[in-house]
Amino acid sequence: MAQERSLPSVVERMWGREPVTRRGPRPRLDLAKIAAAAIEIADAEGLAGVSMASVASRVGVAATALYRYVGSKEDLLTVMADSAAPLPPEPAGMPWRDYLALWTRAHRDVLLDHPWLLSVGRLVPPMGPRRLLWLDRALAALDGTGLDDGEKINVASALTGYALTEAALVHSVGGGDPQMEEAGITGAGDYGEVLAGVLDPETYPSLSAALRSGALGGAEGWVDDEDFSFGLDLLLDGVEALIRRRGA
Amino acid sequence: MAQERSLPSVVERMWGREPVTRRGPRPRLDLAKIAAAAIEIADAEGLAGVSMASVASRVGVAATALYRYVGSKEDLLTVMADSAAPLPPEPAGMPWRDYLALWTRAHRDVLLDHPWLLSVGRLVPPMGPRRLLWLDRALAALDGTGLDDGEKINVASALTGYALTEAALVHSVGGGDPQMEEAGITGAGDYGEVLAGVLDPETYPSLSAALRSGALGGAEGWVDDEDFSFGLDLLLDGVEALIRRRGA
DNA sequence: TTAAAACTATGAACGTCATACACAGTACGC
DNA sequence: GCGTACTGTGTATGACGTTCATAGTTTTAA
Repeated sequence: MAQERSLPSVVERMWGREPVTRRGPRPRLDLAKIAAAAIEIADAEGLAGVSMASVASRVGVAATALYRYVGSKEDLLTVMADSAAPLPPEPAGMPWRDYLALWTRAHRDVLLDHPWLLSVGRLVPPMGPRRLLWLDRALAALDGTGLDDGEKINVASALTGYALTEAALVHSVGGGDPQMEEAGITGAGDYGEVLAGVLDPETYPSLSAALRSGALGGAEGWVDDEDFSFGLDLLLDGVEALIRRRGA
Repeated sequence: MAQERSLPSVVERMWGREPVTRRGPRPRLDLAKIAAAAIEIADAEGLAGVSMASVASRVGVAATALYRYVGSKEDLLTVMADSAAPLPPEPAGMPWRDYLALWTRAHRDVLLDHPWLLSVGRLVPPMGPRRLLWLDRALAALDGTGLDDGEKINVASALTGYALTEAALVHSVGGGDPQMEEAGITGAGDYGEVLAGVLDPETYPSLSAALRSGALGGAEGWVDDEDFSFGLDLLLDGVEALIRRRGA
């Protein structure tokens, strides 16, 4: 009864719960090798290039051999989503605000390094060792602030969401998105320009005004670093206000 | 040269730029009908149930007929992602903070009503008429606050990200996620319990502590409404501080 | 030492799917 | 009415995920 609930079986493997019996031929692979190969392909060709066959051939086995390690392609994506994350930045005694800023930026950068992560659903909730390590570090940074654990988790959650949206924005509008490139949109400026051509100012009054004012129009568009910091500070200001309220 | 950049061609159609020639048989379909059918299927069976064949049969044509309206299945998903959004809530003269809270909540609810949206990449940047209407309303709510257009957009962006993460969390951990259900995880409590069983407290000190304290453990887990409001207020507090700084 | 048992990788086969293409039918413009 | 342009159909194809029986390999037990 306590054992009724468990981790999804692939996830168990990610935590080192590999099968115990040591009989028969030694496995030539392990999850890590498979994930690494899949990630390399995804980085190079996008998620579309990741097929059971392509991954298998990269690690030098037949396609069907992978099913000894993952139950399905969905499983493979789950594993990829966790192992694509590098180690989180080191706290090194920073104040919580500095660290969380660094953390969120690094989080976004991971997503930009592996844009296909944006199309893989399995990002929240984190279940694998890597992403949970990230979560742990964010919580640790908030130790001693007077926030309770639930609040800390909520803060981390909000920051994660922010990193995700910003990354998606930068990626699609900043180049690399196939559908956007088909249309010749290679920057926030293009995006705003194109949009301005379609929008009816009557039904979209505020948005049209924003476009006219060039808020998405120049080199400093929706997507540059200043804007990222801006939104991030927004969030951190909120956190800071909360901490003050808690009277740390 | 001004025309070199355009909207992705399906998106053009979403904006009513249907072809002009009126010769040959009258089309029996239009994008809206196709999208509606696809969305019904996705709501009922998930994204996996959406195939060109299944959508086509639901609208009563052969599979290949759809290619008169969308260039590819990717295109179909793009259309779905926009037309699944209902009209945004009406401002009705609310203060900006009340409206944005309502807006963000409604945003999250859309994602919970159509969980498959979480797996469709094409959410940001918004390109279709529906999602841009949502954006417009958020910007409108911030009129008169002294924020400039770029700042307004950043605020909307952060709120969108928050809605997205929260929805993903509620959905996967709160039921409906196939991989989670396979493992018997049907609530935040289960999630925390299962996690606690795998985590090594040495490498995940803060997270383990949070789990022990039951921050994800009870009926009031990661995912309930109180937590949503909490994170939302965090963000809105940040916005409010900014507005004060701007001296509205 | 040998035989059974447990496990691994393989190759062929199947069903599903997205998509391309040639064709047949239909409405409008002259 | 005739050509033209467009719509929907049927067939075909190639890629892909996945299943299964099989052959090969290592360990355990006799």
